[in-house]
Amino acid sequence: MPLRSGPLIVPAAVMKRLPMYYRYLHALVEEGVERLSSQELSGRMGISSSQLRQDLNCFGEFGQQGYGYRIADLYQAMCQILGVEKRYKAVLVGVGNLGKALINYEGFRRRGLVVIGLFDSDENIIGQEINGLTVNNIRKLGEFIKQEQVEVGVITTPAKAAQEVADILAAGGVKGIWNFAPQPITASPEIIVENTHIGDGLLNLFYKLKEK
Amino acid sequence: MPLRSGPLIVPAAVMKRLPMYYRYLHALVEEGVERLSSQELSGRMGISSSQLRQDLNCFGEFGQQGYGYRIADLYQAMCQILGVEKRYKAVLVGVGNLGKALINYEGFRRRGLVVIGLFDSDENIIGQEINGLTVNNIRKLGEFIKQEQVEVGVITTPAKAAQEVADILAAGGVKGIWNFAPQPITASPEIIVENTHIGDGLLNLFYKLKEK
DNA sequence: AAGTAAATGATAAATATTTCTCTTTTCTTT
DNA sequence: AAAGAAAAGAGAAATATTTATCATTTACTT
Repeated sequence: MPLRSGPLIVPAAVMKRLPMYYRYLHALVEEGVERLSSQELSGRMGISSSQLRQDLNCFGEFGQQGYGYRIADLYQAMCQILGVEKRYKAVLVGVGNLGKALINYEGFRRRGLVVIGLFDSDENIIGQEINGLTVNNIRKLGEFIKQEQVEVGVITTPAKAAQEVADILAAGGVKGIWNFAPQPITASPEIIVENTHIGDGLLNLFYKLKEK
Repeated sequence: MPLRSGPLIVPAAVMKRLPMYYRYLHALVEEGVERLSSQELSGRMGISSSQLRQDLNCFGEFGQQGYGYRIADLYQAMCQILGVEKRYKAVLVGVGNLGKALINYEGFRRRGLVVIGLFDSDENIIGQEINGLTVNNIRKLGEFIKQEQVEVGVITTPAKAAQEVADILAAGGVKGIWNFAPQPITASPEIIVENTHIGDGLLNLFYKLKEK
């Protein structure tokens, strides 16, 4: 069950489906499902079996002809593909409700994000303890990142603070930023910025409701 | 500046970009920007000008040759396209941190979602007042939906409760469900289900970090 | 142990999406 | 008022993605 070696050509469309594969495979492993055919597996995900097989073929040969896919093995492979086995040290900035929700989200740690620092600018929030971590004053953020060699910054501040926080994170040397503020963030190109826009899902829902 | 009439053919790829257009246009209106060319506008969004023009052409002619797009008008049109002008009565089930974060999210109401009821099963949370609404016992959910003719249900419960809540929502007659639980939700096909998987963004970030 | 059915992986065909080029319109300047 | 520049819109070409078909391998049954 080898991961294909050499430089992989992974279409953007395939890349976008990888998190879904991860989710479903994780759930199936938890359920204790041992094997599934591409047809059964793809059926649960709402895609075609051709597409699933084609997608997996970008990375290697994970199935057995006449038998199907061993779920545990495929899950393992998917973890490797996504780089989930690595651990990333992270800080979270903006300990409001969304920040707290993310800190408590178990899938967070499972995916390899280890939050080692929480920061906020609100005096009422600084000093609070959440999940064993004390919320620090945002003024200490820059120093903390350098000292602890933090790799990822999560921004859950209000929109207007987001860019300022991003600048501190970038100056501190993080490799990636996961931004939840609606504001688009700019950073030098060697820093990977991933924007998550929670409100977008609602618009998709409305559009489909209107179509009906 | 007419919206094209008759049955529109809107490619899925275009549909997925509409929320982004909405976000950027809203921000530009707030900034007070009056007009932009397709090149300037698309540049900010990180897409090509051809694509922007092609996308808009699915819905009508919104620009002026030799001049560009009037931002306010284009924003208006986008609101119409997305059906954001309509108001939807909604309930939110699961008043944890994520639920609270969404309730306080201003973009929520701006997009047309009017939350009129909050529900939870936790005795410690029931009775709390948030944004002028009192959290009700989840046992009252079914009746409430029917009485108030609720159209949309937002699920922010833990995974294992999600399907049960979805069933109550469906039985009550909602038209759409916005689900944040990692669990995939099943409902009869006439109900639109939109799943938002917050953790997916993190995997995208990791994948890109690994690529570097 | 041999034959049959099941299911992958690969290739090819069909579709969908994006980009490019060109024409036409509109604004702006002289 | 006329000429030139700017920029949308439309159609065509190029690219990417998805689906269908088929050959081959593997497992299971008799």
